[in-house]
Amino acid sequence: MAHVSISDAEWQVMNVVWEGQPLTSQEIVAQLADQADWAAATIKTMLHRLVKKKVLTFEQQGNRYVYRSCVRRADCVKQASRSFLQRVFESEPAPLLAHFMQTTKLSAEEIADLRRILDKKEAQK
Amino acid sequence: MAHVSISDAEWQVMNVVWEGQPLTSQEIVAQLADQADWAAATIKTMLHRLVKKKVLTFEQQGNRYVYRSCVRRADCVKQASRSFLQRVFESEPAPLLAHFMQTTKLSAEEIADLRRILDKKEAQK
DNA sequence: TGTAAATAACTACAAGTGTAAACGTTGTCA
DNA sequence: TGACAACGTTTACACTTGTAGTTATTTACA
Repeated sequence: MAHVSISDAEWQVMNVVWEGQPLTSQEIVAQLADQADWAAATIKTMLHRLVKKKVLTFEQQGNRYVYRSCVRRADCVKQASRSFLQRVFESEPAPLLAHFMQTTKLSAEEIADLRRILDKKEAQK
Repeated sequence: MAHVSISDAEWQVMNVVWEGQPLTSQEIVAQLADQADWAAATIKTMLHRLVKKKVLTFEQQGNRYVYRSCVRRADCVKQASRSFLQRVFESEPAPLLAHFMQTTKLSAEEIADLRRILDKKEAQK
């Protein structure tokens, strides 16, 4: 689980896998067809690399592979988030939060939810 | 301003520059001494690459260079943030915000500030 | 004014990335 | 059972990145 590093393009693949696993490579290729303009071979290469990195495993079924992630998305999100916070916001969460609040669209419910999280956070002090 | 891509290590250098510019390379090296364990030559290489990428400019003063950024930090932050949001949170800001709220420490004032931002955001609807 | 010290430029090199073609193997339909 | 299609494997290649040594140039002190 240590220092797995998932590249930009690989994240795109992993997002598909985490959402629909287990998936065959054809299914993955199909899912990605809208999002990215990759040759099937390109996606196969990435699957291969992800297996080598121990981020994915596969089971063979006939001549096709069925892929499954072997790291939890939440763990990868946590790791990537920490590194982003460090790199771009020099480990200061408040400006990061302010930035995203100000530059993105949020529905009324989402705002309410976020407020609730802040409430809870404050209560915990 | 388009698609400048600043790497991980380069961000560390740029953070120093943005904070103290204009700076000579020795000053940059000195600043980074605490943060990273890089040989001076390594930092010079990065400065060089950043100049080539048009992220930095320099002025020659005698035999030393004085560096200045030629892209605004805010622009780079915006770009990196958008790309992170896309990659890791599939362009959904609310989960991103929830994640960082829940996994980081925030002071009472910071929480208050964030609430204020949410208030304003809601009022704008 | 020559030589040492400082500084920037050039060169290096392995690992990772994006991108994909070529190849070999296996399954399937005629 | 033979040929084609489907699928995974291997090979490829240029670019980026992290990391730093080597070289050339400039300055400054003796």
